[in-house]
Amino acid sequence: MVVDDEPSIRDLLSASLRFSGFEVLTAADGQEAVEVAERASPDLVVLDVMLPDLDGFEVAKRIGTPVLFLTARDATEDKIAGLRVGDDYVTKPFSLEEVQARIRAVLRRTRGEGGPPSRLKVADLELDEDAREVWRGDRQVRLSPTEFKLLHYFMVNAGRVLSKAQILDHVWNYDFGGDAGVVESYVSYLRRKVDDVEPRLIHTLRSVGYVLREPPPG
Amino acid sequence: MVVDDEPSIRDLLSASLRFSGFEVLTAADGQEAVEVAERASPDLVVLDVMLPDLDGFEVAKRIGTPVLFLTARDATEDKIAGLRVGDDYVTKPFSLEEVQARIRAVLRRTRGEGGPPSRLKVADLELDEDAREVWRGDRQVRLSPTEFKLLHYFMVNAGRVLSKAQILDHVWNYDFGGDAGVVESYVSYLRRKVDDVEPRLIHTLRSVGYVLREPPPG
DNA sequence: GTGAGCCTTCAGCAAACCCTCAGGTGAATT
DNA sequence: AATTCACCTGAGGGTTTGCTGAAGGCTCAC
Repeated sequence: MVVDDEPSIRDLLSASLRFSGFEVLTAADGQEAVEVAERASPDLVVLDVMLPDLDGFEVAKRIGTPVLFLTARDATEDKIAGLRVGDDYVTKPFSLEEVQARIRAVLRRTRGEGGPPSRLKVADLELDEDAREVWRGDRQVRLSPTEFKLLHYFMVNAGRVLSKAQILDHVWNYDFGGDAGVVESYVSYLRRKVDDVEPRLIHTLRSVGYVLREPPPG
Repeated sequence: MVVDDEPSIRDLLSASLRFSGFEVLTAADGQEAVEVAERASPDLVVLDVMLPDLDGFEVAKRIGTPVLFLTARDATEDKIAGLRVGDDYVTKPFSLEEVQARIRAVLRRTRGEGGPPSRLKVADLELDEDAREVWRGDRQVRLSPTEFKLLHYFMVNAGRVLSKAQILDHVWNYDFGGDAGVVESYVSYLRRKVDDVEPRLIHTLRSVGYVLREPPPG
């Protein structure tokens, strides 16, 4: 369930999550959130801390499910001390990659350890979401946060062609005002760090986008 | 079983303990505590001394299981003289680390010596929970209480990435109002005391958190 | 009371990171 | 072949993040 009073945020999140295969309910304020949660008992709630009526933490207390909080970046740290074990938070403005990663992490912790392995693999390129480790062959590679998010997005969508606009929408914060040039820069960084050996995995499709995939033999 | 009349404390403790793999029952007052204990006979009771109806010690007398008392910091010492052999106590406000450590200690004493060894080890770094001793290689290291709790939390979660907020929630008292800067300070202290030789075990993941682990070959 | 150890805050510094820009390269088009 | 366009990448500046030394206040033992 997604709870936020700004319709744009609500739509952004629910559309993104539905596309990824989640079933999504929404609520615009604390009152509605509590009602919907009682009726439908969702597995997880994405919850804005600043709501028009109730405080986000108050809502969290009333509904029994795990919560991913959305907070302003300048919120004092001690506010976040209201987190219960198992909950997590993301600061606004966020990127969709960020939110989905946190959601999956919370669900994995909640549903016992029986979740899917948090390890993505394409050819000899491996990425461990929990440990935040990346390997190319038998050498470990250090990535900055943005590099990591970008590679993660590539690997989740391995084999699919991704436009620069698409990448911008998912990997960068939703309020990022710059142009797609930054994507080119980061693809360049990634190539140097993880794609400097054969077989090349990141391919450019001129005036279309990029795709991460193992090249066919031949 | 967790017994406290404040729902926030009850939730904090029960969620934290469930997350660590315990089965948890709760009660909000002495009456309920005695009833639940008779029905379910828990292995241990975490019991607030100040309850609305019965005195905590009275409850302890009626139920036959070991008890970890929660007391106010300014409780007079003679109150605590009411402890039976095998019981223990923690003062409010506590840290989750503190409570879990005491719980495990009580259970270990209760269930005979057949418990798991109270010695954590990562590479050549060793920590003895009972003796409160820490060794790096063959030299012993003296740690302050907070340093010890922090290192203990790191070692219990070795290999797992821990955010500063997470560390704050577990190692510091639940009412701590400060910001995450104090975590940086203590990590710095720990590094100087126990991580000043190769291989480095405490690693910074910029804008993500810290992780204690043996670095991979490569 | 006094001192030692401990906890926390803070500020200055250093490193890492993010983004922009511009020149260069190569592919597609005319 | 010349032109155009998309893309690549090195360089650089501004910002963020983290580390650490220093200092103040607190508690506790003596």
